[in-house]
Amino acid sequence: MEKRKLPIDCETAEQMAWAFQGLGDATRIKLIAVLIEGESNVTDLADLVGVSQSGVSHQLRVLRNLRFVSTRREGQQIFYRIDDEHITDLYKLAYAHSGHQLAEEENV
Amino acid sequence: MEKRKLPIDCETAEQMAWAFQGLGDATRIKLIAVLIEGESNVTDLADLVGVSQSGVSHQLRVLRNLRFVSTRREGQQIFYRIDDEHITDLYKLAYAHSGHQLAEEENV
DNA sequence: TGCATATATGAGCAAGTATTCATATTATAA
DNA sequence: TTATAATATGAATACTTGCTCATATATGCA
Repeated sequence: MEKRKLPIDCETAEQMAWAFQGLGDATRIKLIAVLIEGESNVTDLADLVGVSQSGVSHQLRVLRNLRFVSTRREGQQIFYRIDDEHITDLYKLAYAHSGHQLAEEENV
Repeated sequence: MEKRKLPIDCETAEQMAWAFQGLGDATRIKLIAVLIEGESNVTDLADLVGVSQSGVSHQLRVLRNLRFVSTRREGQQIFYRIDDEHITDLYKLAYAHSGHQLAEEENV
């Protein structure tokens, strides 16, 4: 009986868990969905995803801290944009898997 | 000025968030990492990921409820295996991307 | 039957999360 | 300066989560 070994180290597992957790909220998924189509300011994001300005700002901070998004100031407005194409990849893969075909199909 | 529309519906956003949340814990990531290499019983999983039998069992229930894994009984043991190749895809994509800028959380 | 092994479950809890409200900060304009 | 708009932050709250301990359920064997 050979002994199996954990095929991932703890640190990597935690990093991956953080990334997935960052995507693990419907409001943040919506924010990312909007931002994948192009940058947007906070007020527009709040309108689009349907939560308060404060709520969106808090969630954007989460995405910022995870470096999923970055910002640019233009006058009084702050424009957010995706800053990690890995996140776009994960989003698109999950979106494709949720019954929305974007990618090539597979045979099951 | 054209009005942007939320490019995802709420239900899909919630579904995706659930899936990501299911992957949003280091213990569950480790369980999936093991199971991707092949089925395993609960005791072995507990040993490998380093939490108590009870803790693993609780987490396996989470994965079961999400239909990420399924089970097979063999005598007194229950063998778990991945039952959703989409999860394998997401795991592998994130794993391939890890080691990058998955930044610390909570900085300012 | 009785006992050991394997797994699941429930309670309890410490810690974390998402939201809103109120307020602070920053920039622009009058 | 004062007022207004856009964004960020802190506190409070209700809710969730992951873990351990103790126990329950299920299987196998003497």
